[in-house]
Amino acid sequence: MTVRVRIAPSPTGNLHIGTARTAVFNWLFARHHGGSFVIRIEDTDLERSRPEYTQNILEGLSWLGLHWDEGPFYQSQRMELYKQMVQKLLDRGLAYRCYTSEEELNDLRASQEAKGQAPRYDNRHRNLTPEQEAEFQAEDRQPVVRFKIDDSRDIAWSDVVRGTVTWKGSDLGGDMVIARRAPADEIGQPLYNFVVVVDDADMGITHVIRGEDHVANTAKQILLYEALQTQVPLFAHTPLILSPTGKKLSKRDGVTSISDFQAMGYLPEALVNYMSLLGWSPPDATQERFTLEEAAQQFSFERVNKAGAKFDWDKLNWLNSQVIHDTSVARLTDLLVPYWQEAGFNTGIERPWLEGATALVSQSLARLDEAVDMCRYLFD
RNA sequence: GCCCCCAUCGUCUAGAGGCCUAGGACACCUCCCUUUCACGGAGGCGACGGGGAUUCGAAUUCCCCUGGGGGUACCA
Repeated sequence: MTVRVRIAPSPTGNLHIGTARTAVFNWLFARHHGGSFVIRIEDTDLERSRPEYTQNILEGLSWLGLHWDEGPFYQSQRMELYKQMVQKLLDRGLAYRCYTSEEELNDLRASQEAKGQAPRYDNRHRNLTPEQEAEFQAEDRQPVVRFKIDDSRDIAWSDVVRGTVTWKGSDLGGDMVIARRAPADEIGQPLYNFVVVVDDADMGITHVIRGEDHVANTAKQILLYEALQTQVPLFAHTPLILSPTGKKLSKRDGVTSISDFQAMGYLPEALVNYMSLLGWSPPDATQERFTLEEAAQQFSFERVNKAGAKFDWDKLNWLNSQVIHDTSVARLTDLLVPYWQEAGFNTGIERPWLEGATALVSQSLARLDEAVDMCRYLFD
């Protein structure tokens, strides 16, 4: 089997370090097995997706050296395929239109919570008669499309990092919405959990490598693969990168996007090295500095942890300083000039002088941006 | 609340029954090098969450507790 993996970022923000780490693992795994790494932009949520974010994500991945073999594919351009597949499930009776209003859903949820029950859709419209449907339509109600989930089903898969994971169908929250509200004779915008399955199947993805925050989705998606009668891929759920306080890292934790790290003077080699070390270690665990290529040679999920890893600035800074100290004066000067320029220094001087300035501070630098203060007196 | 997962130094981790008086790295401390800062070098501090069970022997296996994380959308 030829390995085919993908990174599927959603352009609702800049390239996040968590997404980048997932990309690193996917890239490492693909390279190790001589497989393909494809990129797919998950922009089905038209309101939240922005082209500038797609740009930022693509640039960030390239800057890190995580080059892809295929794509980027855009889900927004594949809507027809998704709608056809929704129709197919509708035709086969595996999905149906649900006319329950948002108010009714909220009431349901509220009463369940009041009773201390887990919030879930009660499948009330699963078996509507044509007459009932006509009645709802006459009331001008617009339906969503729901995929039937068998409460009595037990779902299990052999996760490449976590081993056997099991899930009860009854813990999935009832029949799931796969297409948004739309007129009854149309099919609304297909949703994430559905399109991701259609795409991974259609693109022949063999290993779905993603963050642990997706495990519950996996159970739902396996049901969808079965309904779509396609091969279920292997799943590898990686541990999450946690904030220093131990929570899932989010934008609220300050610097989390790759472009921010870049602006702060971190080098891609250091960032990528650090991200690999969060949850994975090479066979010789005393080896902590390596390139992407070196890591790819040794990468395997057998050495990926199950527990989340807290982000540690000290270690990143150390790795970054090591990379900087090992960088040639010529390249380092190229990297430093933009910082000096931005600070308003006159960099139009002879190259040897600039390299001299670089050589003077290179061994003291942990981040590129520190060269501004360090060299200020030189340029005066 | 309910469901799932996880659990070794402050942090990232090695460890897959005896090789562990638990190894490495970052951080921290001390010393050396150095006209300063840094780099580099030599040391030091520092962990198997608790309780049972299995075993001649458990950080490593099993159970319970505790703790932590994730999920619970017509977001992805």
